[in-house]
Amino acid sequence: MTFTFDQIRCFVAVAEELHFGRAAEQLQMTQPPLSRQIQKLERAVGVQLLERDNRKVELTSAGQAFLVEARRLLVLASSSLQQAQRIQAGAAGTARIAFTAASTFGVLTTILNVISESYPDIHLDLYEMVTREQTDKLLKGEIDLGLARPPFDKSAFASRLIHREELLLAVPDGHWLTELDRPIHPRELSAEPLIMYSPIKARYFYDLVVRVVSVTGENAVHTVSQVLTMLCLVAGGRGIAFVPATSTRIGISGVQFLPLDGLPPEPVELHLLWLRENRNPAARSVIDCITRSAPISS
Amino acid sequence: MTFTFDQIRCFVAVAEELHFGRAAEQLQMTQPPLSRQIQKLERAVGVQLLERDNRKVELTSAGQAFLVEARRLLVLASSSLQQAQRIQAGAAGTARIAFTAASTFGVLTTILNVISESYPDIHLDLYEMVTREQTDKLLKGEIDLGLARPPFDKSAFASRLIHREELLLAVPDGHWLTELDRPIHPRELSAEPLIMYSPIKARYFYDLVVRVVSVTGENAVHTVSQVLTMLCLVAGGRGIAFVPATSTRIGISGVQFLPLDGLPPEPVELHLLWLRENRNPAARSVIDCITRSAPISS
DNA sequence: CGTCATTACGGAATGCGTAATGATA
DNA sequence: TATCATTACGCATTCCGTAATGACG
Repeated sequence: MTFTFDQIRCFVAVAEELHFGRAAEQLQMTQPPLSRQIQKLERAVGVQLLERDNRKVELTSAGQAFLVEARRLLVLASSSLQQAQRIQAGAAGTARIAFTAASTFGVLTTILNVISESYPDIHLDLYEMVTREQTDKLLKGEIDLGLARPPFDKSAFASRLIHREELLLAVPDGHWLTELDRPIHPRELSAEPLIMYSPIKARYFYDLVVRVVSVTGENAVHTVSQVLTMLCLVAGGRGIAFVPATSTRIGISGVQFLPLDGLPPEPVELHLLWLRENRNPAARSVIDCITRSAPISS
Repeated sequence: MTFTFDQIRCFVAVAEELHFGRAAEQLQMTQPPLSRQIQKLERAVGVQLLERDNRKVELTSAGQAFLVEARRLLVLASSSLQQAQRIQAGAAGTARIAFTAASTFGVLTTILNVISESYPDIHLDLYEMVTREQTDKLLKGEIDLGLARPPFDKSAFASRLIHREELLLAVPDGHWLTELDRPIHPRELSAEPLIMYSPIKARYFYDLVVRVVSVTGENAVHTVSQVLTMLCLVAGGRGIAFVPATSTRIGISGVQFLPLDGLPPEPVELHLLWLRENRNPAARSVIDCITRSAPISS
């Protein structure tokens, strides 16, 4: 046997007033149906909850305990309802966001700050994965948002450019280029040992670099995919490298960053990526929020 | 707007099966009413919980969160019901029991052990008060049970004799009575300094003692109400005293206990006391349980 | 006789099941 | 055409409110 929320509301009212008349008034109903609801509740629970005669109403022991649970049921019911509404409205919930690598840390933390300020009840699940992996998981619905670099299938995904920055040249301390005290043109680097990006795992940077400097088997001394690795190799004197401006934040000692000449301004782009048909309201809120505050200065 | 338990059960079933047909089967109903219940629930919550077309059913973000709460509501409802039943059956709940003083500790702990073994889900609230206070609070319904000594109003209370014990004579170490090596008759004590019970606060023991020995202003050197105080005074050589046998457990050094002669056997009675009209099932269980195991050897 | 919980009864609303509909692959 | 959620409709049940009843001080 089972009881209803109406019965519980009736019981709580009677238990609080200890008077059917006043309880009925509070519930905006008449005594008879209230009386019946209590009877039904008692039959459903199989327990006498209220000891009553024509003069007084009081709770039985079981009634006292049940009152506590009844109140709990009511607040849980109402909070469940509100939570669902907040989630649908995009004011609460969870969005799963992926980011490429350490190089996006600056933007990512900014995003986290902006979101937690505008939507304190939205929780962001973070996943680190490369662009290709992001697009896969987006299509499978395993994540809601991606922070990735071009190229990606513009027809399948909606996107927003949220950050762009300069490409810099990372050289070891004391390198002769540091003494020029002016922007370096890629032409001047043809003889320098270059630490290069993997065309597979870091295709974006790979493309960016080969567009401005001719890479051959001779000058490319290493091929890596992570900016952090790259900086370590530069610091170790293994060569020079093209890195995004935010890399200066990483703080590897023994490396200097030099401006470049003859490149398009701020060529390094970061996009927010999502599936157009994504129905996670929290994700929509995140998109709106980031769009409002874009471009994001890392 | 409000939803019902039926709607919640329907929602949980559909959310688990992600298929209206199978969910309906599991719920022992046909699809159409199930469909309607889900619609009503969504209207009540004001939120789309299930994304469905004619080919697939899946949870929305709000639906996922609501599912968790829905399950919680169901278990809370069923546990509330069970708890109420257990309380009415006397298998769980709280009974408020009063006891007189340190002299009843032995019986009290035995009772606590017996109860917690037979009824692990019954909680006993303990209150220390003298017999008179117990009868007052029993009448006011502020406690359920009393552990007290006669006299009390036998017409107002139901009672059960649960323990009786000898009265002993407490004397300081080295007292000449200890050398007799036989039961002492109260007649032999007429010249001894006697530590006496308060006729107000410890009326039971007072009556018991004056029934066997003549107490005058001369031999009664102190008047106290607690057995513990009495033992301390005896140990300090202030006099001798009549004490219940369980006092030997208290372990005050410097005191010896001697058997008495010419008294009725085990004259010290302890009764369990309750209001006949008490309706606390836990208290009834305690009464039954104690009755079954009485008399209680402390 | 007044108070207050309960039963009696008529009308409205709700919910089920069967049958029909509609949309999709 | 097959599948599966939804709407249409008839019938039983539930529930409210008004009126009557019954118990107690």
